[in-house]
Amino acid sequence: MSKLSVSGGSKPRPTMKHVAALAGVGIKTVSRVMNDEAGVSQATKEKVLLAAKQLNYELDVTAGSLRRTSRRTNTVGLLLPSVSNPFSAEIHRAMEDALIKKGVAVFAASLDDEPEREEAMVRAFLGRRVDGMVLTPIATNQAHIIPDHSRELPVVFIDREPVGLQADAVVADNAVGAAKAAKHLFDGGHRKIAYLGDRTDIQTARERRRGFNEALSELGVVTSALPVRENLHDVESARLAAIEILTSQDPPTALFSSQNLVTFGCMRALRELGLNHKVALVGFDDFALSDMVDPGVTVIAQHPEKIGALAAERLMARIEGDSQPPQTYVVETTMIIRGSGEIPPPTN
Amino acid sequence: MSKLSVSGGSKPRPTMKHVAALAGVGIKTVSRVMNDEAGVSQATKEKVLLAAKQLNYELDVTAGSLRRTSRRTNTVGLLLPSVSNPFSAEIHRAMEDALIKKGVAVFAASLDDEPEREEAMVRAFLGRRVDGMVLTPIATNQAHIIPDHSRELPVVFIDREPVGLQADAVVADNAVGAAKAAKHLFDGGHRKIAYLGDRTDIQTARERRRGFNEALSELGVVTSALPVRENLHDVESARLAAIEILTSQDPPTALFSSQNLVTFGCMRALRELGLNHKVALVGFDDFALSDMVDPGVTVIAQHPEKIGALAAERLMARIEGDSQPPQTYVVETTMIIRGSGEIPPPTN
DNA sequence: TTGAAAGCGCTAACAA
DNA sequence: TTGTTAGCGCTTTCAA
Repeated sequence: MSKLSVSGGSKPRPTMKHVAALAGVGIKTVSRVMNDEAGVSQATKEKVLLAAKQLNYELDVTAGSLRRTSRRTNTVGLLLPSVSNPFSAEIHRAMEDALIKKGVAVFAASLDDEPEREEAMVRAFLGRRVDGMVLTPIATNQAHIIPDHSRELPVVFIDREPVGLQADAVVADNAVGAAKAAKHLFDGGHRKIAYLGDRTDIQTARERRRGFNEALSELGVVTSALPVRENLHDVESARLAAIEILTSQDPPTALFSSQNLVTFGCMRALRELGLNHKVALVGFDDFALSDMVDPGVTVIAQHPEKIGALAAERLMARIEGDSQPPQTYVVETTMIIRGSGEIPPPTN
Repeated sequence: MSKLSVSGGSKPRPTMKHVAALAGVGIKTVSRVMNDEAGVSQATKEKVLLAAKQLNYELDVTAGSLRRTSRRTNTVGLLLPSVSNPFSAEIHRAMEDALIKKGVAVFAASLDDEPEREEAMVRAFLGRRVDGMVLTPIATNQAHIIPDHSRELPVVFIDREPVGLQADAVVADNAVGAAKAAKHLFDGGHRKIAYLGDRTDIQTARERRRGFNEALSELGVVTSALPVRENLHDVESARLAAIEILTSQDPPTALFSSQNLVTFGCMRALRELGLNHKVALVGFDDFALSDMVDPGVTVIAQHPEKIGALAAERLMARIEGDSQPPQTYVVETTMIIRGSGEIPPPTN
């Protein structure tokens, strides 16, 4: 069995009472020692520590938080589009690295862009008494997902800014990054650049589109004449959209894709049509092996490790009492040149 | 502030007492309703539900588990090499999907192959009273990481089998998969096949090596004469090892890499040396864009989504009292042919 | 420096 | 069907 001990033979899990009895001290003394409180003599402390070790005692964090004034459980919740999305996974990892030092554990959950799931998971976290939450908002308005009585609960939003709620947020410079991409393609001689974007109800996607449009407008391009396909949310829909655009009359000489999966779809479409060395491509979001495909894909890289670390830092500050006005922190993007974005337009 | 309400204005978080008072019933009745226990009249139930909704009441799972006989917290722990590794992330995702239906939350943590961290995280989970754990073992012996008194705690191991502990495990057919790869290369005409492997203290890595060797021996290849490089744990070390092997006198005509990152290193080495269309490559583990590189990479695919789902199922069965003897469940691997594994040896 | 008693939010046991 | 009391493991308060 996975339960190792044979029936009946197992000792109950030790409590402070057991440790206190073995050490010959009061229970409160054990509590002081286990929580590193001052006011315990060295000798007593050692006795208690020894007893605890002998019994293999483990402090019950949740029971303690019940009576503790601060109610802290040293646990935080993390809500992501999907834990298996590489971008999200990097953020998760960065938060973990930042929080483990403080003895804080991270609960992560996937939302799959389902607003009901968002609310349900927030409730699940609240019911487990997390000290705070980091979340990627999905619902168009976040005011209702945090119950009134939990408004004291520190929350930091990532990737997208919250709506209907004042709170810290850590986001990438989406508009700026998209503008960089647009300008890069323009500077390379492209005038007809297609935009392939994610769902328009996602703020991030809208920002990227705005940055793209504004940059080209400023450069004198009539953006209303450019091919635009939005609401692409996976590889396949992006691939089909790209094929349609590329096989239309008067096709674009370059593509800009606003997101990882959309970039993958564009790459597949270009490859299928034999255009991967003829039509330029710049994607938002870096990805593994982006330099190993043919040609290497020029991207606007976000820095999930920075976003995660900053979110963790802000969340801990809030949990520890920081009460400055909420702020949005912007993490810069970087353009990485690899070849696909430097393909010139045809010269005829 | 992220704490929305202005100083002092916020109501305390409601408890069962508040709900009971508002509904005009006893606290135990509220408990019954919130836990869907039988024995409450429809009318009373509705009153309570209404009051709970008005107060935005959320059951405190952790406080409840304190007194509950089963002590369940509806929370499980998941220990992975790294939450940001795509293989791990898929497992995490699959477990989440399987458990969310049962109202069970998943805590995930990264271990980074540090045995001390493994033990620390197990303790962190125990201290938060998880109902069970799924873990990828790192330490060479797991007997000590689960304290005696917690032997009742259901544990399911994934990816690697435990040592010094009897427990359920869910693993890939590592030896069989590696054997498939070896035979595939042999059938393609290769006789000198290099093996590039992960750390030999990882059981999985040893199994793959064993399968590889046994398959070739059976086919009459003198495996002791083959180039072998082990203890490769990241892209860079694998790349250097591959370069060394490929530039040696009498280099191999094919490579087998035992893991994702090692495969990436091999791909880079082959590309750098201009050998990507000349030397065959089969990798263990599938990865994104494996078909978009040149040539597409033939792999032995594991199925993390199956491993995660099965681990979740076994863990829940144990938590719910299943006490059959512990068992190791093997999830089959699949060979996916994409080109790199089908390059023939030079014909001179 | 130490410990006894009360109580955190909840469920078990039992009584009404 | 409903409510009362005790107590889960811990921290707080306060007295010794």
